[in-house]
Amino acid sequence: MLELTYLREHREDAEQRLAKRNIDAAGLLDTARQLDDLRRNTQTDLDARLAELNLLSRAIGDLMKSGKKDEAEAARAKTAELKASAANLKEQLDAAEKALHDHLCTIPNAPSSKVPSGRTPEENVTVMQHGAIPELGPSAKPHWEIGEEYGILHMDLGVKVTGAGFPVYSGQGAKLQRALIAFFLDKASEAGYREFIPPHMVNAESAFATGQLPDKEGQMYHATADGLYLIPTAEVPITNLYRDSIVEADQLPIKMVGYTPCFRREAGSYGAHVRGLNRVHQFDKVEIVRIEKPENSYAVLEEMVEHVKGLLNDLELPYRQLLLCGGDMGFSSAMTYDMEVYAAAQGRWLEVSSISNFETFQSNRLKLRIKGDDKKNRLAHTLNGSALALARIVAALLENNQTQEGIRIPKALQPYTGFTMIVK
RNA sequence: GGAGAGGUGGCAGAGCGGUCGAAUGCGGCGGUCUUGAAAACCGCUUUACCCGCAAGGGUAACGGGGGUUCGAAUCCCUCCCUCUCCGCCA
Repeated sequence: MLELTYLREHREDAEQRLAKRNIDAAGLLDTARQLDDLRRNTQTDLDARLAELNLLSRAIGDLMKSGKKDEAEAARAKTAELKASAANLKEQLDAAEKALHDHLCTIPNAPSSKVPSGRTPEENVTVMQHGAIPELGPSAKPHWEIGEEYGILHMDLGVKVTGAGFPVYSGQGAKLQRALIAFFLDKASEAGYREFIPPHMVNAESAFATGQLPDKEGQMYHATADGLYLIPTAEVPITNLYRDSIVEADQLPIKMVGYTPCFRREAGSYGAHVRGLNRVHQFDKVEIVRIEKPENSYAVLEEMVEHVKGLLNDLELPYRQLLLCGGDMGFSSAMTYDMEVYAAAQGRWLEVSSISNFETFQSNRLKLRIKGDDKKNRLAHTLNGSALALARIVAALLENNQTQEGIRIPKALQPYTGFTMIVK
């Protein structure tokens, strides 16, 4: 949620930035301004009324004590009207606050000045590309065929046990999965991230604070009996560890990492382009999360990208870095880089990481502030990124590394898998 | 799931209808003292919002929500959470 003070004091900037999302920025901001004015005026009135009431109450107390019963009664009679009017104003204030809040919830984050405008994924900017595209030859198979052939990935068993999009890994496939998770976690630890194992379900407050609610309600699995949501990413529980908190400036930066399975309904996406592991309802992901001072956050975003590049280099996968255009960015993000790996058999780029700076969009909902040396509180910047998302990494590894002898495991991963080759 | 106890400031812990945003202790910050440090002493030490250029003023918050009352941290209802005992259980 964008900050009201920002919208009021930097209206022009907000409008320009929001315009990159191809929305009616001016209209949204005008409405916000009007609703906020109403809220302020109502609160001013209400506060004045309550101040009067408080004064009267105190006077009544004093009169009672000094035994002036009649005067106390007279004063008491005067409160009725004030109370009614205050109650009325309170109702109006609540309504105004709700209207303002609901409206602010509909406004996406304002893209950073560095974000290119554009409507579609085609307008994303390729920042860099690295690694040779493998030449596989005509016998190359897509990962879902490889998985079946080697007996390590079973989409059909997932269908039986749960439903489409819930993969089952077995044997060396399962071990590869576990190796990747351990590898990613170790790399994050080396880079100074504190490891967390968070809950895999969250309450509505948490889902709201990181921006999944109300915007992406239908994307999450919802356990209605308990009002809980299966997490679509570890970002949600991990970032929410710092909900409603004020951190001392010298505690920063806060660097957290966590592995969790991720659950996404992906309603409405079916077809050939989502075959195999390309898009699934449950996948594993190691996520890095940062809480930072505003002046550092963009440097940190680049640092996080470098971390992810290091992982991809270690995995020997060809990859590219995209800077998302305004139209393709997530609702909560101010700037997002996507990292994609090339899956050579499919001949497609697969997104394996999304690294975003949310500026104060999340912290405003989280009520996550930094107490500075001047004792003033200000909202922190939050960032997160996949480091990395497993299913698609596995897809690319299987496809790119297929040989006559088996599936080659990258050197860096071998200490974790305990084998150098996946064989039949 | 059943029974009981309880949820107060960074922590501990008073308050149980009025001037209580809240005693006291600890912690933290500043000062006096000291060659320096400690101790001692003094002062300060929550958050959000509203009005105001500012100085300053106002409102709200004692788990959440609602109620009683001129007035609630204090009384009532309700929800949530924690603890103890019982049950169940990886």
